[in-house]
This record gives sequence, C-alpha cells and structure tokens, in this order.
Amino acid sequence: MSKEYKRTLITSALPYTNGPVHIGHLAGVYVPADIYARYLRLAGREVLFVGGSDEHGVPITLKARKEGVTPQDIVDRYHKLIKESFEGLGISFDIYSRTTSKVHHETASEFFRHLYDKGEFVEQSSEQLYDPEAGQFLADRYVTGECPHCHNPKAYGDQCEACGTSLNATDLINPKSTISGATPELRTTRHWYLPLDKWEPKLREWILEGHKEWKTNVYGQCKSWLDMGLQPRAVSRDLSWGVPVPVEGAEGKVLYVWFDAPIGYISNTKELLPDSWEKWWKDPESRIINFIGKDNIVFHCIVFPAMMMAYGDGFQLPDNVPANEFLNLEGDKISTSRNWAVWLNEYLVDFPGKQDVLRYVLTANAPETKDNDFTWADFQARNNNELAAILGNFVNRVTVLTHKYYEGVAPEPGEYLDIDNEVFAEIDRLKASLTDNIENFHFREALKDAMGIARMGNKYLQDCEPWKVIKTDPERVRTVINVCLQICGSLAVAMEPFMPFSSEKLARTLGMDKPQWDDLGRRDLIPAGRVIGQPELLFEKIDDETIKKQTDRLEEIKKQNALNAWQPAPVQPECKIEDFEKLDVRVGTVLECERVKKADKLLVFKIDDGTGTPRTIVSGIAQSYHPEQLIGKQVLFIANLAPAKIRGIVSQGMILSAMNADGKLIVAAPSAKTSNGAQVK
RNA sequence: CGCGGAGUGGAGCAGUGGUAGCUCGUUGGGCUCAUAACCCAAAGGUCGUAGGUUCGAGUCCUGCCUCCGCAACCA
Repeated sequence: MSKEYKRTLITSALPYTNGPVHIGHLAGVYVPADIYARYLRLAGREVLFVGGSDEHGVPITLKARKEGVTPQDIVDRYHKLIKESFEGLGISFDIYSRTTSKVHHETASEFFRHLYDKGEFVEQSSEQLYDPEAGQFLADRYVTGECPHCHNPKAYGDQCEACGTSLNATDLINPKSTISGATPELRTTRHWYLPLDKWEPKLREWILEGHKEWKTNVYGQCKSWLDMGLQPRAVSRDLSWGVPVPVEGAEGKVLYVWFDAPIGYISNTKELLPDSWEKWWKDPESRIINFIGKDNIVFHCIVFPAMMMAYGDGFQLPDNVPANEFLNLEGDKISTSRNWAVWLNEYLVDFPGKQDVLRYVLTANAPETKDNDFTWADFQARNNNELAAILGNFVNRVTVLTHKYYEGVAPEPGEYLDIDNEVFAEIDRLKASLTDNIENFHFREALKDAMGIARMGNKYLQDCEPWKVIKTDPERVRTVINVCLQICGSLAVAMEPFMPFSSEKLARTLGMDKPQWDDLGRRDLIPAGRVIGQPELLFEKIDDETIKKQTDRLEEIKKQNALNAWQPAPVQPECKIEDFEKLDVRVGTVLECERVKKADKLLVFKIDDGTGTPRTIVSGIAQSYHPEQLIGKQVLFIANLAPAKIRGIVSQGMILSAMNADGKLIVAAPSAKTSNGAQVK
C-alpha cells in the first residue's frame, strides 16, 4: 500500500463455462474489479484488466455427456453468452479470452514443462477408482455406495451425508459410478504433485508478515491453512478434456483445472500483448490485484503464488486479493444447478438500458465483509428512492432550471457566498473519502460518497431556493445555477466507475468531453456559456408489476425445485396381515361437502356409505379442494375409526388421500363406479 | 470440539477500547424548481448469548447458540 507502483494489472476470477453468469458472480468479482479498473483509468494510471473463461474440468465433460454434445460445444455456447453479457453490463475488460485458446494451451503447457524440467514436481502412483464403462477415473464425489458406518445406501465417495462421516471412495460398500452406473474398479495411476510444503516458509513470510493489510476473511483463511501445514497437491488428472500433460508417456492425462485456470491470467495478457506482456507480470514496478470470491482464496493466495515461486524468472506475486463473500437471492443461496439466480443475460433482456441500476444495487449491497442478500424489493427501493429520487431528480432539477431561466446556456457566476464555497469544500471532502475508499477496495462506502454529492446538491438547491430568489435577486440565481451545474459535472465524474452508462449520458448533456478524475470538484468544469442539453431522465421509477414478474418467476422455480427434490417417504416397519384386516376401508359417495367455519384446512362431508344413514366425516383437505369439486364423487374412507370431535363436529372416519410432491392432497377413489359401502381389501 | 468468516434500531450496512453511526423505511413539519420527487425534525438499538480483562468493551479474552464458506460442483 505504501509503495507507489507504475502500473496495475487487474485480474478477475475466470467464470466456469457450465452456465451463464449471475448476480453472485457480478457482486463478488466483476463489478468491483470493473469499478477499480475504471477508477484507475480515470485517474490516468496505467492499468490492464484481464478476464476470460475457464473451460476445462470434469463438470463440463459431464454436462456434455448428458446433453450428447462435445465439451467444446458446451464451452463455445457459454463462453459466447458470458462474454456478450459482460459487454452488455459494461465490464471493461481489456481482453476477455478463454482457456481453450491456442495461446493458453501453449502457455500452460510451457509452464508445466518448465516446472517439470526444474524438478519442482513430485511424481507419485496411487490407486484410484476407475469407471470402465465411461472410460475414466472418478473423483470421490462421483461415486456412491453404502456407508460402512451407518449403512446409508446413498453415501457419497467423500462423505456420508446421513451420518456425517468423512469417507474415502474406496471404503464404500457396493460402489457405483454416478456417471454410468457401472461398478468402479481400482486402477493404478501416476500423477505429478506440487510440493506446497516446500514453499510454506516463504508463503508464511509473504502473507503473514508482508500483507497484514489484506481483508480479514482472506488473511484469516490463509493463516489457518499455513498453520495446518501444507501438503503436496496433484496438478494432473486422468481426463481427455484439458491441456495435455506435456511429458512423454502421459497420454490421457491433462493439467488439473486449478493449475490450468490461473495461468489463464498470464496467457490472456500474452494474447493481448504478445510483445510487452512480461512487464505486467515480471516488473517489480507492476502491481497485481486478483479479484475473486471467497471460495477461491486458497488457490489465489497459496497455490498460485507457490506456482509462481516455483517458476521463478521474476514472476511477481499479487499485491492484494480482495475476495468478497457471497450474495444470496431472496434468502436462499444462489445455485446454478437449482436455477436459483438472476442471470445476467436475462436481466439485460428484461431491463434494457438499466445496466447501471444493477451495478448500483450490487455495489451498494456488496458482500464485502459478510454474505448479503439480494431481493427484488430492495432492488426496486434503491432504484426508486435513491437513483431516481436523489440522483436523477437532482440532475433533472438543475437542467430544467437552466432551461427555464437561461434557455439552456450555463450562466456566468457572480460573487461566491459562504454557502457556495462550502459546496466546493464538501465536494473536496467527499472526493478525498471516495478516492481513499476505492483505493482500499471499500466500494460500498465509495459509492455512498459519490451519492453524497447528489444529496448535497439537493440540499444546496433547497437552501438557496432559486425559484423564490429569481423574483428578487436574479443575479444571485446565476451563481446558484452555475454552482449546481458544477455539482452535476462532478457527479458525472464520480459516477463513472460505478455507473458508466448514466455517467456518459450526463456528461453528454453537460457537453463534457472525456472527464478525468482530477476534474472532480473543479469550479469551472462547466464553463459559462456552455449549451446544456434538454432535460432527460437519468433513472426512471420501476413499478410494482415489473418487480412482481421477477418474484413470480422465482416463486415458480422454487415450486419446480421442490417437485424435483421430492422423494418417497421411507416404507413403514413391516406389519402383519391381521393388522391390516383390522382396518375397514370402504367406498362411499359424497352427498354434501362444505368448509368448516373458522378453520383453514377442514372440510365436513356427508357420505352415503350404503347404510341409508349419511355418515359425517371431517377431513383436512380444504387447501387442496373446493367443496363443490367433490360433491357426487366416490371416495375411500376408513369406516371403523374411533369417532373424534374436530372443531365441535363428530367425525366418523377418515377419507383417504395421497400427498403429492408439491404438498397437494389427492383424494383416493375407486377406478370405476362401485357400490356405496363396498369393502376395500 | 475439522478450518475460516459473520451475528449492531423495522430492512440493509459502517464502526476494533473512550458520549452507538449511515442509507432506506416510519411519524410530524416545510418547500413547490423537480420523476407525489426535495429539505428539516423526531421516534426507534440491553451491539447473538453467558462469563472475564479494564477506570472504561460493540470493539480484547473464554464458553455457548445461529448463519455462510472451504475440504466435493460453485463467485
């Protein structure tokens, strides 16, 4: 922090191409990285912002297998989608490439070979489970079987979720591959390991002594790993999809994704700058910042740095790794497989022209210190009460007044009063805080500072009351409006890193050309005589209907997920035929049916049970049936159940029904018209 | 007892030893240039819980409870 660097290389975690990008990715990594990159550019610093897709690994091969296409088809599909939606949101990558690129394969391959030749790897054989049908080795998670402790038949190869015991896949009784269903067999395989333990002392000094300024979640997790002692980690896998291990006799082996992916940062830099990429990585005057999510801390702070140390040749370690926590959606954790997410590509279609609203909400509520929750109600409130009411409204007030009083031409200021000077002093204070917050990765606070300028503008306007003063002292109003225009100009600059689209729109209205960070706070940012554009709303209110559409969609997904997750209840303990014969189940026709007063769930029935005297039965199915749906229908009921008083009504039996996966009750009935009173056996 | 993070007014968050703060919401008042927007004021918190250290604890220490992440896909 104390050191002054010549240039900054910003990387953002490579999104995995087995699905589109969602708001969790954005809030955790891409929006903060983009704010930082945009700020540095505005401040005139030399900066490079590198991103790309992570396209290797087992899950992509599984997805491809499931869909009957090639892994390349899968990654092509999502790489394109992800790249385009990032552009749509204005994430200002200098390059967004991919790990299937030629440059990356060459770079990663060379990286491995260099470590191999230097003798940095340890070679080891081990026995692993192999799926003979799928023709591949199996990660522990892809094996299920009976738990040797609690005999739960559906334990996973790494852990039994019923009893919580950690397992080895080889411990399972009757193991099955989740890929093909085949019984896996043990086979010997050779792999290369990076001995992290060798680098432990250096890592310890570098992080624990050298980077006490890192965020507590990052520092804490690193310390814990270092204190536990580091183990060698395998850097290769038996798989056909990935970067082949560049060693003789290593056919069928590829680099493990966590080894492969971070090298992507390097190869993407190389792809963009084939001749000058090295200065970004190897010059001590360069500073590397890795934006990631909390799940990636160990790879970026321990493993990747160890790789760089092992490689040598002047590779610099990251100066900071500002990892964010996670964002939840409406109280539940975001999940790609459960489709519980707000997808960026869908947002861009549903909310055209509102990129900045999402950027604002995700920044204002960013999970910087702990997990946070995204809700559509909050999204709407922040747009309507903050963006539209405070920021948009202030700008609109000023442009409207400028057109009303001066035909849209910025007036010449007169003598500044204390209140005017105070405005510029306050902008300077906010600018200092804003700058400091951005440089320390406190983007949430920084955004608050930027909004503070608009808040102050509204107050200034209210205090000066130009709409009153115009009648008595028109000279004074020229100064007030001029000051207001300067505030708007400063706002355009301060907003740029956070809300580039609106900033640009505002700058255009004000006739500003390419703003710089230094312009923030200037008293002559909008010179007198400048023609101001017509008032144009920066942000519009979002109505309840629009929000309801989104919450309805989520509700629907939740229902769908409940259905998918449904499993039959376990079968009850065995019972004797005599037990069953005690039950007298019969057919009857519903004569009358109505709701029981003051009860949500109860219906009261009069059933024709063939005896001639209607039988009264109370049943708790009112949330699944309207009374009229059942009148005239035949149902099954237990005829010899002891009568019970329910809500004051004596119920003489029980109507049989089945509970569906969605919780709805379905009344059981004979499959064809049957005599009332017939016994069911 | 695996490891790390978090628990602060109705909601979302700052705050790491010295009088509990910000944004939104709520209530009352003001203004009318403006997107029924804006401005002012007020109400509202035993800072998860139980102990301890200290002249003094939201802040440090210990136990417990709850949520999240890592170890498996995943920001």
